[in-house]
Parts: sequence; structure tokens; C-alpha cells
Amino acid sequence: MTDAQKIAELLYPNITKTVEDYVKQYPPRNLNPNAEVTRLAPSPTGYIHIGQLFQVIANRAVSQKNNGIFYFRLEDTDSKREVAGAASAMPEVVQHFMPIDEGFYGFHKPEKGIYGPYVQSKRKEIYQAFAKELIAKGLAYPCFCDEASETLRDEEQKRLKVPTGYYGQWAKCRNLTYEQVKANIDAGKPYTIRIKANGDGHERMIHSDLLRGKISFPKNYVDYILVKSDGLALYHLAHVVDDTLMHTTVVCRGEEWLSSVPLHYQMFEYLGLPIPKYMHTALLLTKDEQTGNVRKISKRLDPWANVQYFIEKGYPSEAVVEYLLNIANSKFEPWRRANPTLPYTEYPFDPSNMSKSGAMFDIKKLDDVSKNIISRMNSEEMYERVLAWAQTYDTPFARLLEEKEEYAKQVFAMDRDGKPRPRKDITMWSEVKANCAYMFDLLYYVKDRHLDFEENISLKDTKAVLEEYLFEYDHNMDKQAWFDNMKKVARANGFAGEMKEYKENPSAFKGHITNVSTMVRVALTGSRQTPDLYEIQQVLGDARVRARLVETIRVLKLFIDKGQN
RNA sequence: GGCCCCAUGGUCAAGUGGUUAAGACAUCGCCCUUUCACGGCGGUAUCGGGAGUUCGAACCUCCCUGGGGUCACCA
Repeated sequence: MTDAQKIAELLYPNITKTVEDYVKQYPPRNLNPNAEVTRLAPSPTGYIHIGQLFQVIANRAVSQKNNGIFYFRLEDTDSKREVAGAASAMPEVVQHFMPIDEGFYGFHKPEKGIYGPYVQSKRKEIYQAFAKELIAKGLAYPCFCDEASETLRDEEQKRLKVPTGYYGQWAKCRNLTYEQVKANIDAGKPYTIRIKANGDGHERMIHSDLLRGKISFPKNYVDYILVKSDGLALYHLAHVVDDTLMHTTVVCRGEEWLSSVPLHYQMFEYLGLPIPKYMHTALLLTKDEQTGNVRKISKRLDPWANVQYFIEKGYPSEAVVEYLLNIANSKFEPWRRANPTLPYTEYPFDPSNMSKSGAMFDIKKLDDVSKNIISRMNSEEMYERVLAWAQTYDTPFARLLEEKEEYAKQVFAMDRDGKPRPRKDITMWSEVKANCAYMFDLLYYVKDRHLDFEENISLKDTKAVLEEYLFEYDHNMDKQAWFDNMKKVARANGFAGEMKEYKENPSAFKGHITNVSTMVRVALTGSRQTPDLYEIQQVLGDARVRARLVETIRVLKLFIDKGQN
């Protein structure tokens, strides 16, 4: 037995399974030969970051192409960072936007798939088996240096202006004998496991990235820690082990990982395992509104950093996805224009035309995408979606919608169903209530609302017009007759029935048909901005139209009596 | 600082040696219009800089500059 083998046995006497055993235990997946297996592997911080969602979209798109697999793995090897109990919500949030095929679905739910466990804290023995093999081969070793001596080393290296890190002459534990290791172990000293790097800082390697093409790096020369003193693997080891055993074919991850590619290659080589394909995507950034500088998206400064924000605001999930798809793939937008009704899942995503440079997150553009998506929905779909949102985020409104289902659908249908150019005034479900409040008596009281009449028309004239409009109002008129009637009312009160007449001789009139129309609009809804007035009246019904006119006239009288103009 | 990535309008970006340098968002103006929208038309605005290769460079090469990442017992 070599010293290295003796050390391996000393450190891991209870680990009996070998790398080979595990490779056999998790046989290759039975998939279409072109199918790709991708994953999202977040740590359990409790929330899904918009950048992670961007990753989900890229990963999902890659796997979807040839019926591959997209799975969720929980990277909870760092208990310090963990937000207790928060992990379970993460897959659910992801699935609000994109389906997960396999893996971790929350601690209260069973895992799906035979390549688990998909939670890293449950894979300690597996990582240790891989570590043991590396140690036995002399490619990794235990290190007894403590944090204090590491800090010292770091400072000294900075002072000498040499690269920082545990390497070469600085790697004090690199060549300990079995006896030295045993003495330390017997003394109860904690230890980490480090890789024995074979790079010299000059020799180079080539990485071929799916997105970035060939990249040349110096081979890894730093003896990075693979296993922490608590026995749990660090990301680097976990990545190699898990993505090997779970048969990930494309490791699609953020650009921040690019610099650890040499380390990862080294581990695959040491273990004699095939290297997966890599794809390092650009990071999502933002432009700081205060300073105008480009910066990372911040949970503290950007409320939308946590994708829960979009769920709470009631953005349709497909709006967020399509916006991100827009950023991820430049060909998406023309495709969407050419295929306005197809679901985005039909889009043939091509990883090779992803942008290599980091994009600024632009919520204005997202709003536009969202408005367009909502404008394409009919009243039925609107009703279902708004209700589903309100049931969680606005229960009184949900109750109202349920009680008045048919009426609510009529409200949503205004300027929407059957219209070739529907309104685009809804960005998110949380806007709906305020947007149509005046259609519900429960949400709108004539006597309370602000009299938002036009400033240049006197209250007296307004009152006179509304009184006559009320007198002339016939709910059964068709649209043309109704509007002709309104013109009649306008003329009888000194307003121009046609805009053209007014423009020809403005001084001859108190105002024009638009002013009259606005009076009625404000009297009925309290707002100058509404869908088609005729449709509103039809949905409101004869009784309520009259009631609101009467009430408005009463309030106007009150103001006039008080001397207001 | 070392290593690595990136660079077309305010934003997302098309473009791969010859283009009036697309398109979308935003912005501004006009038109349509019973409001607001929608829609239509148009405007402002981009190849970071410098060398080189070439008849010709946004595109190829080099240098510079700028932005970003990474250099943890975090991922």
C-alpha cells in the first residue's frame, strides 16, 4: 500500500464504495442521442433571483430541443448561507414559470428521478468516495492549515506581489507523509481535502465553450479545497460528482463560473471521467437609477431581483419568460411577430445566438411584452387569470369576482372580445381592480368620487347637459342612435355636435361634442379614461346609468350652490 | 494587481468585408379619434479610441480604453 492509499484509508475507513461503484449505480440515461440534460442548481437562499430564472430559461431551452431533461438540484452544502426552511418554496417558484422534469420539488414532496438524492447534503458519502479515490491516487491530500495561517499566507503573497492561493511552496501540507498525517489526525486536528494541482501557472489548456468558442487558460495550479472540515464537498467537487452521476450533458451556468473551468477540467481528468459540454451565459445587470452606473442586480435595491415580485404583482408568467427569452435569444422577437399566437415553447431556441455580453434588465420592455400578451387574452381567460391571482393576493376582490362572475366577464370583454385592436392598458393583474373599479358599485360610489370634469367647462353647463342627457337617455338605443342623440343634447345646450363645426367657428359654441362626451364619461365613471362609453352603459345597465347621472347632478348642484364654477 | 469574458443608439439588438447601419422598447412630433387607449406616419439617437490588412472595415489583426467576472472551508 502506498502512503497515499494509507492516508485515504485513515481518513475514510468507512467509505467502501468506489467511484466505479457509483458510476455503475447511476447508468446512462435512456434518451434520444441528441437529447441534452441540463439543470438548475441553486443554493437554498430561499428565493429565486431573476438571474437564476434567466438560467432556467436557457437550461430549459437547451434540454427541450430534443426531448432532454431539465432537473432541479439543491446545493445546500453551505449551512451558513442557508435560510432555514426556505428551500422548499424554490422549485415551486421556478415551476410558476417553467416546468421541472426531475429532481428536488421541496422537502415536503418526493423527489422525481432515479439519479438522486438531488439534495447535496444527502450526498456526503458519495463525495467522500470520490475524495478518497483522489487521495488514494495521490491527486488530493488532507490539509491541516487553519484559517489564521491561511490569512497570513494571503497577506504575505499580496505583500510579495505574487498570485494568492495555496500552491507550490505555499502548499505546506502538500507532501505530508502518512506518519505526519496520522499524527495530526490522532491529535484531533480538523482538516480539509485539497486537490493536488498539476499546473505550473504557465502551461495552458483550451476550453471549448458552447457559447463562447475556444478559450485558453493557464492550467489550474492552485490546490483548491474540495472537502470542507465538516466533511461536506465544496461546489467544485459537488459539480463534478453530481453532474457526472446525474448525467448532465450541458452545464449551462452563469459567466461567473468561467474562471473555475480549469479546476473543473482537472478534476474530470484526475477521475478519468468525461467532461460535459459547458455553456457560460452572460450575466444580467441593471443600470442604477441614481448613479446611472451599470451594476449587479441587487436584492436590496431592485425589488424585482426576487422573481416573487412578478408573481405578487401579477405579471403573467409567460410575459416574464418571453421578456427573458427576448434577452436570451435575439431571434425570439421576430419569431414572436411572425407567430403571434403560438406558445413560446414552440420557439426553436438556439443557444449559439445567445448574446455573449451582459444585458441590462429593462422593466419597461417587460411591461410592453406583458401588455401585449394580456391584450391577446379574451374575457374568459382574463377572468380566470385575474381570479387566480386575486385568490392569493387580493381576497376581497376575488370574492367579488366570484360573486359577479358573469358581470365581471362582461366588464373584461369591453374593448377586448372580438376587437381586432384590443386595449393594451393592463400590464399586471394587480392593476385590474383599479382599472375597472367604477364598474362595480362595491368599489365605486358616485358620491365619493372626485369630480374630474374638464376645467374649461362651467359646472352649470355641465349640470344642464347632464340633466338633458338623463332626460333623453334611452338604454335600448343602438350605438348610432345613442350617439346621434348625444349630439342633439350637445346642440341644444350650445355645444357643437361636430368637431368640424366647432373648429370653423369656436367662439359660437360653449364647447364641442368631445366635451359633452367627457361630461357623461366622468359622470358615469369618475374618469376621463375609459373604454368605449356605449359599451360601458350597456354593461352598467339602465338603472345604474340613471342612478349615477342623478347622483352626479345632485353633487354638481351642491357645488354650484356653494358658488363654485 | 494576476487570469478570464465582453464592447453597434438611453435599453434589447440585427449585422459575419461593399447596407441609405434592420427591428423592438423608451422618447418626441403629426395623423386617426366621442375620452383614454389601439393603430398609422415620421423625428432625435449607435458602430469606444488608435494603428494595421484591404480598392473598400461595424465586420479581420494588434494595441489602448472602458465595463464585467474571478482570485473563500459561498454558490
